[in-house]
Amino acid sequence: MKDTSHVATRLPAARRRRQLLDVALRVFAEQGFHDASMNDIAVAAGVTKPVLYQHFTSKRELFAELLGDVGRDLQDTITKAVTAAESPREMVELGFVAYFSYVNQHRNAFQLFYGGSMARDQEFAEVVNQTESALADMVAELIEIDGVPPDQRRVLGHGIVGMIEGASIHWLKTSSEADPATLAHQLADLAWRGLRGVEP
Amino acid sequence: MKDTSHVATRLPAARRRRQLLDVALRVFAEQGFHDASMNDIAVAAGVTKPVLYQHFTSKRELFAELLGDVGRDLQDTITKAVTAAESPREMVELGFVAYFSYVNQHRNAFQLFYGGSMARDQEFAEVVNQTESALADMVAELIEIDGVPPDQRRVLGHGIVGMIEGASIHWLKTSSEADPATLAHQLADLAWRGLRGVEP
DNA sequence: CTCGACTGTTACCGTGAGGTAACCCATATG
DNA sequence: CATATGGGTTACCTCACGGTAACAGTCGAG
Repeated sequence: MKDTSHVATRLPAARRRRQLLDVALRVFAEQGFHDASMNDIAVAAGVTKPVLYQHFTSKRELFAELLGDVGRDLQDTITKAVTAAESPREMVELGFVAYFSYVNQHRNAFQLFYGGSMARDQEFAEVVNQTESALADMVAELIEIDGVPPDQRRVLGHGIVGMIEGASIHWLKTSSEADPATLAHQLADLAWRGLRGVEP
Repeated sequence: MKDTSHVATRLPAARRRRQLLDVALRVFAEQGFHDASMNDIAVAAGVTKPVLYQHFTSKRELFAELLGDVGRDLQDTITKAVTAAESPREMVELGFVAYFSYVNQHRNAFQLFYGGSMARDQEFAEVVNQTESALADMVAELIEIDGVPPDQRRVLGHGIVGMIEGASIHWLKTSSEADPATLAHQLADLAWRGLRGVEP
């Protein structure tokens, strides 16, 4: 009688570690960093607390690892999608589609990243910030109008990133029927038209 | 020797309550809901914990009151600014300017609202949500293209709201030299151009 | 069969937070 | 001067959480 997914049959360290990461991601995404206790995570994994501490030295370290993984994963996904494009307009389109697909397929990851309560936490904030800034910079470079100073470009870039985030959050909250591809296309169009008209 | 601002001279209940609200807003904004303790707030007000509990029945209630106040204040500010406009284009412009002015002048309030860790908290989330949705709906009505279903309008509206938030957050984080009015104007322009081109 | 290594559990500690009971003292009023 | 009102404090309770020490069961290698 083996249940490899939930029941506490003994697991080799590597598998256990991966399972704990998966479960922790889910629990953190559902309850947030503060409200999720290490016990919650352990129990959700069908295990007791010390097992968790055999694999991760502290709650913060566990959370930081998840946050870092998600950040890298998201950034990679977008970057890869964008570099496959052959025109600025296509970069926007593919980037947006990639973002929405990611959100759609990795909801827990997304919720951990943005629903998280790490705005006031220096260590966590930096991870999120780094990823967001990377995305914002990609957008900033798409502004083809001369004479726009870097600072402004960056603010606008963060604005566009915020736009995607805001739309994504709302779209997840209301299980809207609109499919991600259509939504991505529409928002990409909105962003593109907007960015082309920027004035110094 | 009277110091009406900080030192614990005795205050009548009404004034004390206002002072506590002000101090609590600042402390919550700086440290976040979870990391700020009731003791922190009391000490910051030059007072002890029980005084806080004479005016507010719980930490959550105190935070909820602040959150509600800020939400109403922000929403009122934007609404008033927008209703003074005489064209859709002007509504966008004035709305954006009002938003950035508000953020600029009430940074603590803004940080409480968006930096806060209330994404996973049902009670708090609803307050924020209500305000955000109201703003998003205002934007949604500006889309003058026929044939765009309400659901999509709302998602786009939330996208625009997210854009302002994202730009605001970044702008606060880096004490950018760009003044709020210019920024507002540019983002309003971006949004307007984008929204005019939306396709069903 | 034995032994060692590895996975897991029970039971506990310390600490800090939300929240409260009981008491104190300044002041205005008769 | 006595006293009631009400703003303020000290000292405490409870409880949940992060984290750990010590112990236990399983399983493969020699």
